[in-house]
Amino acid sequence: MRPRNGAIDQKARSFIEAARRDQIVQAAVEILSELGYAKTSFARIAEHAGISAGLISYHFDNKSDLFQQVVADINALMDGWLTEHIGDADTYREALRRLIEGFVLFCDSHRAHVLALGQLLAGVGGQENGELVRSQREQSVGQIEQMLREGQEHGEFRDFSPRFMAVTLLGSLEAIPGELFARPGTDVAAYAKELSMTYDLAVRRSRLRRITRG
Amino acid sequence: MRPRNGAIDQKARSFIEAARRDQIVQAAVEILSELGYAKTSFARIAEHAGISAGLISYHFDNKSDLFQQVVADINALMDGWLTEHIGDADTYREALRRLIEGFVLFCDSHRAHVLALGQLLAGVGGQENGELVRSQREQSVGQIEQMLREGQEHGEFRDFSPRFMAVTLLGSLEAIPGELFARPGTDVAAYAKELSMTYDLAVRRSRLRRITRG
DNA sequence: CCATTTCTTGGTCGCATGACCAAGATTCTA
DNA sequence: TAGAATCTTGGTCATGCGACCAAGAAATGG
Repeated sequence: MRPRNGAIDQKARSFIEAARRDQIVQAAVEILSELGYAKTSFARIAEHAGISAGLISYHFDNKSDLFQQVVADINALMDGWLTEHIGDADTYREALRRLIEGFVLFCDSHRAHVLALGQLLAGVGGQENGELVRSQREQSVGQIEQMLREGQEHGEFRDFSPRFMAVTLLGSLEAIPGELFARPGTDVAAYAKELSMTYDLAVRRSRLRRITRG
Repeated sequence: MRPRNGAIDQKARSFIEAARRDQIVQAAVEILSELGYAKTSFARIAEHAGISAGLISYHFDNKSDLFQQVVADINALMDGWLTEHIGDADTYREALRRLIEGFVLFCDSHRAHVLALGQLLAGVGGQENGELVRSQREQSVGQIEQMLREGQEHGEFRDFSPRFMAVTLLGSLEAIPGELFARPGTDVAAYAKELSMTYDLAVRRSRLRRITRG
């Protein structure tokens, strides 16, 4: 008998099932980050986890189902990390600073996860299940966009398209895993400071030339 | 007999050979941009080009050889476009502005090419031939880094790590193809203006608080 | 105009993959 | 502990892949 793996997990999973799923997802993360999307297969994931390949098919409907779970797990992990890091910032400038620095630190301490996520986001281009993955990305853009818009409404940020700035910032953030992989010795704290400083300069309302007519 | 496809093309290619190679590369670009890296195969490229699949194997040593040619062609195209666009800028600020706006316009008028390039850069993670592809990226980072460093030496830019800023800017640039794909109706000219303005604010030497001690 | 080189096709080969299945091992429950 | 539900294995299957090859078509040039 097959367990109910569908999108709607109406029933609680057994202890063993939950543990196995976590183990498989974790192995998938490591294989994805080490070998890339193209070379990631059930056989390799199973070998790395020390289990049979068929077991993955038992716990997940198909490859797409597994990858969606991987994305969901990593996103949840990152969301928790960032929420905790942003905390109760007094200003939007401060919240943005903490968001950026928190993300850099997350990349540093979860290198395999962010590399795997990047592989999945890039590797599913055009596929039908890519829709769900892409919607996760849209959600990230939307959250940043919302923060920027509120910051503008509170007069902390200058006038720019929040959507544009969110996409631009997210691009800078997504470049970080690759850079840390290419140059493992990078001074992460300094990188975080530089990045938050850079975007602070880019979005803050200038104190000079408050030129408004009328 | 097989043509000499190796990395060193010591001999000139025949007219037919050059035309075929261009046709195959162009078809590969379109398939990559439409279906993504994972679903791109010789069979699909050949079908899209209206030729036999074996013909690709005749003109290219293997898949890796073909993809390297695709990357080289797109890079050459982009290099030419950007060089022309930057032209003879008087200042580094102006050169950076033209680089950014030129890139946005390039993405707009070569959507398939930039999407294909993104698929190749992301899709070869961990592979051995990925080395050559990644070195192309390192070259892009290096060129931007060099421009930023010179701008600093001329006193036009504030103090930051050129390497860091190059990676950050390149990330923002690489986010553009995906955004144009996700929102085809984007006002490209406005996007270009916003992006160049944003990075101008981020890198220029502040006229306020010229705080230097001594 | 014929001989040689270049170009192209269609087919075959071995390989890796994801999905599936039957049967056995393990765990749970009453 | 006995029966039932769950978990796991190892195997088979069809599919799609890149590479390769033999043979013929087309272009080339002396």
